[in-house]
Amino acid sequence: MTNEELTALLDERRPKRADARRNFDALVEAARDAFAADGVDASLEDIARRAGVGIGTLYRNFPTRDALVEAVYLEEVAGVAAYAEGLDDRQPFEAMAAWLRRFADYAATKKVLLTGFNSDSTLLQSCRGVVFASGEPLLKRAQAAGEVRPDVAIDDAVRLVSGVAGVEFPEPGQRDRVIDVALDGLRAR
Amino acid sequence: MTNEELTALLDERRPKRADARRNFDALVEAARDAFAADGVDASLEDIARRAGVGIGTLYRNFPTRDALVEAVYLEEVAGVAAYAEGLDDRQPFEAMAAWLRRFADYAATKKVLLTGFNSDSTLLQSCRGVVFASGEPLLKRAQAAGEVRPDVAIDDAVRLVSGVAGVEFPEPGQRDRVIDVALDGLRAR
DNA sequence: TCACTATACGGAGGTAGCCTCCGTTTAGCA
DNA sequence: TGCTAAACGGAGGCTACCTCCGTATAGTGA
Repeated sequence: MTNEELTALLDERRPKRADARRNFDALVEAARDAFAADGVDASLEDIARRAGVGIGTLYRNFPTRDALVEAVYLEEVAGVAAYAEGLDDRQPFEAMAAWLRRFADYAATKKVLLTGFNSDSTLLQSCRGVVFASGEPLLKRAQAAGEVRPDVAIDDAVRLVSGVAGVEFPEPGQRDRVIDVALDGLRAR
Repeated sequence: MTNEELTALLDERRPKRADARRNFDALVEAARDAFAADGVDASLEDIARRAGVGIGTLYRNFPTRDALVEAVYLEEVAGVAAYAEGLDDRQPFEAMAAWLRRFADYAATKKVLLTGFNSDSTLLQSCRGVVFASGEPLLKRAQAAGEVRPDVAIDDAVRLVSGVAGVEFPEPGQRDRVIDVALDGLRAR
């Protein structure tokens, strides 16, 4: 599934009627802010309040918390996938490492990206597919060049990095250092 | 601070009166089970019910959720620290890796160990100190043997592994593989 | 322009968890 | 055995989750 197909999937869910559509969009925006500020456990009633709609409207559009997470997640995924383009001029290992670092930066703030990795939701599985599909060519290229060990899959690499991204560090420099150590583990010997 | 001093610290907190002491112990035990089963967000009212005491008693002994987490955490830390002993007969890198793997296994089930890494609580900071102090000799030995890169600290190594431990994997074999990749990143070139 | 109806709105209300407060109970001591 | 400091525990106020349904309105067709 491509990036475009994914955003089309979100579009499908947007209601037809103008007022409903306005509320839908306001909810997604409020949710994005709230998730970024308070994590995925942010209060849904608060999100509804910030969006200026009743709690009933939130639940009609997004029957579960996950449904709302999905909608926000979609936008973030698009950013990560897009970044994979235009890294071809770098050295194979560096291109892959740059993409993974970018993913980690993203994930460290937008924790939504991390929670999405273990959901049963078919939409989130598709998102994961898009993320993997965008990073896989970079991994394969680095493996073909003999710079990355041949026994890791893109799934391994992403989870490795996302794990470190999920840890809180006293100072940001340490996170970068530890991520570099992790990336070094991917190198071929 | 040593392991013994740490458990002494918990002992200090146990009430003097026999009935109070029984309740205290029952609460810690119930909390350990609940945290293992439901994560650190387990319901406190449920823990009180399982321990057979009123919610008021729980809050008198443990004014905050963190206070209860601390008490459970203490026991787990003792296990991890103890495991560092008796690894001296292995090769330097393998000894360190074994300890870190053990830590990861532990952390993957007892998620309490992970949440404790970023707490302001002085008790938890001491716990962290004990964990680090128990693993540090293993790291230093491996570095002295030239098997581990000299620019990582024990804090880096533990956080690296704990990050991966915190990720959920579809099948456990993948976690082990990814942890091995991470450990490989620690190797000297 | 108006009237009709499918669609959407939003909050009341039931459940559950958090935490505090305080009237009641009891362990340990003299 | 009687006294009291210490401990008990649940009622109650708060907030969040989620459902249900009476009310409002966007869009359409005459």
